[in-house]
Amino acid sequence: MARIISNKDNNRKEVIILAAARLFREKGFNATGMRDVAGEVGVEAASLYNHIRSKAELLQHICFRIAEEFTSQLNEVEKLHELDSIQKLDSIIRFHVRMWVEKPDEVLVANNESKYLKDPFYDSFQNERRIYVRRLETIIEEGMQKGIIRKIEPYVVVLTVMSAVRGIEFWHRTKKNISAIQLENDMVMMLVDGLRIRDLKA
Amino acid sequence: MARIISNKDNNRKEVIILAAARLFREKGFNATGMRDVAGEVGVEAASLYNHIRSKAELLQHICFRIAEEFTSQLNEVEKLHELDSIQKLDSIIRFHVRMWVEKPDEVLVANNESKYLKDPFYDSFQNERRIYVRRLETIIEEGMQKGIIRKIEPYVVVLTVMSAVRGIEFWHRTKKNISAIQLENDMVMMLVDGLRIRDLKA
DNA sequence: GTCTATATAAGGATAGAC
DNA sequence: GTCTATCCTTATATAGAC
Repeated sequence: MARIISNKDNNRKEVIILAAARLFREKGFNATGMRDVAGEVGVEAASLYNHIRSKAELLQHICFRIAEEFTSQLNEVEKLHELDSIQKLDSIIRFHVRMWVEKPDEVLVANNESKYLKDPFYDSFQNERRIYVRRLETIIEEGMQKGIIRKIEPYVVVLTVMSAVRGIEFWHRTKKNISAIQLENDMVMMLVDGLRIRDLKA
Repeated sequence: MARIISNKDNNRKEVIILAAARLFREKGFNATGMRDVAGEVGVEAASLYNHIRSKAELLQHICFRIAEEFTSQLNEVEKLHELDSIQKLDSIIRFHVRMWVEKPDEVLVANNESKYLKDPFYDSFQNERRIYVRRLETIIEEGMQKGIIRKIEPYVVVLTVMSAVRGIEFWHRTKKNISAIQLENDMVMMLVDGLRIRDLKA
């Protein structure tokens, strides 16, 4: 008989995870104390342990949930056989940009703090990342074979794309007069157009 | 009368700073203990304090030395009036790539761990970065005015370029069969060619 | 300049009352 | 489920002998 988990339980845990994400992003995993997290939630540190097992578990939740979102989206894009490689890459870059724009805390923690994941989790996370990179490389390779992407090392393309969007971290901080849409379009333009094989005319 | 500082003194301090950079990169600033640094150098933790004042001072040295290298190089590039904006940007990207390739420990610490700089130093470092970004933006703006760079938000270009090269962190870890030269050329190709105004023929 | 020993502080996690 | 009190470990930094 499956236990019915109350909404209250889940909400409480969710609130804690998001508070942790915010603080881990701001101060880093190691510099964030459970007392900090508790303060953000509005309870004492000891009370957190009724909802989560440890500080390490908070980091695990943040990292693997984000990883799952990226993987799911890639699954969807790969199914769209009507798109060519450039269009797929376009779509993937836009998804990355949106994730960085909409969930900066969690995405940044998954990028910068995942190295503090404990024993089996760190390897597992790194492995998921490696597989994700491989799948993106495959899309680039297909584009090269079909003659719509210029000769370039696929691994370098993937690294460049995945890192370039990390710049959005700074866009968030400087409340510049640049909209999320413009940010997305300019980044895609820059990253995708450098890959196209040049038309011989027009 | 100026005190003559022996080579031995300087070497010792330099060894400590580089050991710290390696560990700060690998484990992060907060997760690295002075015992770790001492172990790397081959002494006891207490002995470090004959050469440096504090752990915080180690981080300051690493961050500001790297900042200085980037600023100096930009000074040089700005003096080269025979280069157009694209050529200047090309040269700057290549410098960034080389810094990431040749001094990954220090550059990565300056990027990822500088947030742990203490009171006046954090603001000072952030300010140097802001000025650096502004100067790069100016180069992009000039290129747009002269009609060799397409219409795009200069700030987005600078963010993208400065973040894209951070991918080299992963290139270092995966001992891939990609040379530093190819990495550099492919990154420049991708990042610069997305900015050019398209030729009407060939 | 390097060592051993230690002061002092902070952080993760638990015990047990309510 | 939340609180107060506290255990235990770890970490930066200092004191003082050699």
